[in-house]
Amino acid sequence: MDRESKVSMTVIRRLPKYYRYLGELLNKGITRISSQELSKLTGFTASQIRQDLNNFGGFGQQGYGYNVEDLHKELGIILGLDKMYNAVIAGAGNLGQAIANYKGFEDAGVKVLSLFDKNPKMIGLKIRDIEIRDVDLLSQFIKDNDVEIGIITTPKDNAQEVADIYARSGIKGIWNFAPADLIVPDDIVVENVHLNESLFTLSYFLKNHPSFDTES
Amino acid sequence: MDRESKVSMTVIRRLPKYYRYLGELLNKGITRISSQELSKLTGFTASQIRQDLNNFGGFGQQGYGYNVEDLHKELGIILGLDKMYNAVIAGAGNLGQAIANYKGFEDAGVKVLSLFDKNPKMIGLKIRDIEIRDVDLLSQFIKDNDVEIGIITTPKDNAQEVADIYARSGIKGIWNFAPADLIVPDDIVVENVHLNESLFTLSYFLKNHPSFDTES
DNA sequence: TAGATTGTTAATCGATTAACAATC
DNA sequence: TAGATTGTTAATCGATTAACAATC
Repeated sequence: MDRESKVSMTVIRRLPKYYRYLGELLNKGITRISSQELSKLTGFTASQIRQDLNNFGGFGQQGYGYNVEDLHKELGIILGLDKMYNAVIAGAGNLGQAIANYKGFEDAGVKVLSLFDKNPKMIGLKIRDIEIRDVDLLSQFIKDNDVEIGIITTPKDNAQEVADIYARSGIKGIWNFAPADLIVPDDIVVENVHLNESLFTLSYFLKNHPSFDTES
Repeated sequence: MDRESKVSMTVIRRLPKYYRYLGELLNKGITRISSQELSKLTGFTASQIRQDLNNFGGFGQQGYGYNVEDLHKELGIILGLDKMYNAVIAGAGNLGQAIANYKGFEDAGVKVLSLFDKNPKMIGLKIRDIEIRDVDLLSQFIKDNDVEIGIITTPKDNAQEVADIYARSGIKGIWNFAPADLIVPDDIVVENVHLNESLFTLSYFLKNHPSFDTES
């Protein structure tokens, strides 16, 4: 049997934005919304929104629109926010510590169990209540604690090395903040946050100052 | 006269990757490269690479390929990395501090002059040699110091407020890390780093584990 | 010169927008 | 019922890939 009809990457990257705005509407106590109203909020066209959502099912109702609470919940399930994931962070420098403190993990059902570093001065320290351990213990820790997400906040030159450890230890997904393109087996998902590329893009638009926004 | 023939966003977002690999080749002492070899490195097709580069000029030579050093330099100029920009950071929490320490600023010619926060406990502290000042001084500081880039690492609820201050004070570009879509005048460039959207996307692919990579 | 590889045009593919019948 | 708005098909647009003449 075929893998569920593949949804394109461009569609998937719009889902979190729908989810965010639906959450805000929910907080405001708004119960229903049309694709046209959602279009005004998100900046995507109403047609696009209806197309996007219909990749996953008919969540709306003719003449009515979408129920905010239901759609929010459905999108949460689609995005996998109903599942719990254990995570570790390799690289306990500034960025690693900031990520360890990142509040967004709660919304995503991700729990950071430990940081890892190779600097002896850092080992044993705690970020909030998350301990920094020796990177030599990383592989065993992953196996012992059902860790599925590996975060990389090391310098660029150590990123591939860490990715290899992650791959060998059974990690399923990597959230990579190092400015490198990791080589990993096909069954491991890599999500990159390339700050350098983002900053360079900003620089480009500053130099070539346009009259339009870069959007996300 | 018309603004220089508009290059699409998708092309522009590939430029930093070209730039990065060319920098690496340069470090290795490699002097020439063909679109085909660059294709192997970047994962983009050779055809796409030639198309992309030709938006900005004919940098190559038939039968030879591209001169690594020249192309690297040209892309640096296109990306505006030859210019210097002053920047400030609003929000001196973990993320703000991590960003203040971010090494990538050097490559982009960006200098962070100060952090700003409204927490009295933080004001006066220094991150490396960068002082944290009261956010009440933000607007005047921008005007006094030719600040062109405003970085936002505040909580979501303060982001728009900071963006408004930036807009009023003459900021040209905003690097936004808050999970919000900012409303700013047309002549201000906004580059978003939405960590929540990135994490949700990773979550999606973990749940719907595919056999392909998310790439950047 | 012969071989290689660009720059560029044409063909294909995919994503967005428009339109409207179905239906709540 | 009449009005609104979806779900979905068709039309358009833009981006990617293929092809090849130009030329180093």
